[in-house]
Amino acid sequence: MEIDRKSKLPLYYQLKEILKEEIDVGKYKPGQKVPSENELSAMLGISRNTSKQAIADLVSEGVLYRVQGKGTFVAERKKFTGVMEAFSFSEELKKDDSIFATKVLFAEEIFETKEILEYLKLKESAELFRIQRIRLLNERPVALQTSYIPKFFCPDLLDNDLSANSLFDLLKEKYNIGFSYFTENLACVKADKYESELLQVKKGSPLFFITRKTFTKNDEIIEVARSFMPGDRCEFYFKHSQKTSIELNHIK
Amino acid sequence: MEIDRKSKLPLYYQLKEILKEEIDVGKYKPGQKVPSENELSAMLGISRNTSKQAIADLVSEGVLYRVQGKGTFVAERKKFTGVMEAFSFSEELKKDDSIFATKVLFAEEIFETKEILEYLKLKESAELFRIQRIRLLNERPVALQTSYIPKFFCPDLLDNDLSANSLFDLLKEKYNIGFSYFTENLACVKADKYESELLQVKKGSPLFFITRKTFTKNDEIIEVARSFMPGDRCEFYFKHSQKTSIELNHIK
DNA sequence: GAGTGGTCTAGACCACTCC
DNA sequence: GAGTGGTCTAGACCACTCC
Repeated sequence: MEIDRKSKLPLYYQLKEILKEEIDVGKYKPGQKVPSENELSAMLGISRNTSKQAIADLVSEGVLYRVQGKGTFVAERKKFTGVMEAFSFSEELKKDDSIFATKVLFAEEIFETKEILEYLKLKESAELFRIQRIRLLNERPVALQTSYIPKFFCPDLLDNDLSANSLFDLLKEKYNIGFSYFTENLACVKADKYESELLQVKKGSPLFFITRKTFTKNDEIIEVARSFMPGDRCEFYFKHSQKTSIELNHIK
Repeated sequence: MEIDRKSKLPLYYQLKEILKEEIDVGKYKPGQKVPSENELSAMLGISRNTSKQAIADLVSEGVLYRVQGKGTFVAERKKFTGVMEAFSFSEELKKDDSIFATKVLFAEEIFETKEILEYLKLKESAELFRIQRIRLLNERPVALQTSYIPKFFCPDLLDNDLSANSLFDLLKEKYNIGFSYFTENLACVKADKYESELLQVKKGSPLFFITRKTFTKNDEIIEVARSFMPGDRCEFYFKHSQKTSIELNHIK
C-alpha cells in the first residue's frame, strides 16, 4: 500500500485504486471495516481531505458505505451494469450445483444488407460477425442470444472459443475494446416456431426480448446483442435506493 | 438565493437545495451554465470548498456536469428512479397531443388473509387498501395496476382523488411518507381472461408483469404495486454509462 | 475520553478553455 | 491573461459511537 508522489495520477485516485484492489483480493470483505481517514492519511502521508475524497468517491460509486462515529465499511451489495445481468432464474431451475453452459449454434461472417441494417436499426455498418448461442441452466435453455459484432474490431474473432460465458468480456480482454455506454431495450413477445423449438417452450409462450447496443466513446457500435428469454424461467429484479438511479432516454 | 447561517442544515446542503430549486423553476435550463464555484462562494459568503462540495454532490447525482476550464452545466438527461418509469409506448400509440388518463376500477379496504399475504409475499401486514386502476394512453389501455397500501400510513386515503397519475406522489405530498428504497421485479406472462378484457388484448397475449415494493427506512412496507402492461404497446429502455449502474440483489 | 466521520475554512498551485 | 474546474494541504469544531 504505497502512493507514488511522482505519478501523474492524483493522490486520491491512487488511493481509490489501492482500496478497490484490496477489496478485490479479499483483504477487506463486504461488511468489514476499512482504515479510517486518519489512518489512511498517516499510512500514506497524505492530507485527511485527500483520503476523504477517495472514500467519498467510492461511497458514491457504491463500493463503500460510512457510519458516523463507527467507520467506513465495504458495501455488501454488488453493482451490476445492465438489465441483462439483472435476471434471475426460477426456483425449480436453481439448485445448489447449478450448471451454466453455452452452446454455439452458428458463428459466421455476414455482409451488410438493407434488411440486416434495418433489423439492427443501424444507419451504417461494416462487415459483421453474427453469432447465435443458447444459454443453458441445468441443461434447460434460458436464453437464445444473437450477437452482431463489426469485423473491424476483431478480424479473427471466430478463432476464439465462443462458448465462453460473455462475448463482452472476450472483446474487452482479448481485443482491448472498452465501451463507453450501452443501451438496453426490454420487450415482451410471443415465441415463434424457431424460438420455441430452441428454447423448448410452447409456441406462443411469452418471452422477454432484449436488445442491447454497446458503443465506444466515439459512438461506434461494438456489439448488438438480441436475446430471447422464456418468461417462465427468468425474471428481472432491481433494487433502488433513493441515491442510486439509472439514466433514461425515452424512445423517440 | 440566500444561506441561513442559523439553520441546522449544512451550508453545502442548503446550496444544493437552492440549485435544485432554481433548476426546477427553470432559472437554469439543461445545457446552461450555473455560477462558478468562486461566484457561488462570493454570492453566499461561503468557502470555495463548500460550494465545491455542493456541486460535487449534484454531479454525482447526475443533476450537473462539469467541464474543466469552461464551467458547470445543468445535465441534459433526466434521472428516473425505477423500471416502472422507464417504459415508453409504441409509435402507433404516440401522437404529439397524446393524452394520459387514469381510471379507478375500485378502491377498497381489505383485511389480511393468508392468501393476500402470500400473494404479496409479505410476512406480516396490517389492514390494507387495495386500489385497482387502468392507465390509458389516447384511450387505449397501457397498464392495469393494483396497489396495496397499509391503512396505518394514511387512514383517509380513499377520500382523495385516486385518478391522479401517481399514488406514490400522493403519499409523499399529502401524507409526507418518504421512501428509503424500493424493489422491482419484472416478469413476462400470458394475459388471462380478466387482464385481456381490461387491457383490450387477446387472451394469451404477452404481458409485462411488474411488482414494485416500496419501503421506509425502518423496512416497513409503504406500497406494493402490481402492474400488467401489454407487450405490444410498451417497452423498457435503459441507457447505462460506465459510471451509472443500479443496485442488484439476486433473488433467492 | 478517544476515535470516527461530517462540515467548513483559507489558502495553494495546477491544467484547461477562451480571448 | 483571466476565468474555470481539479487537486491538495493543514488546520478547526462538531455529532456520533463505544467504552
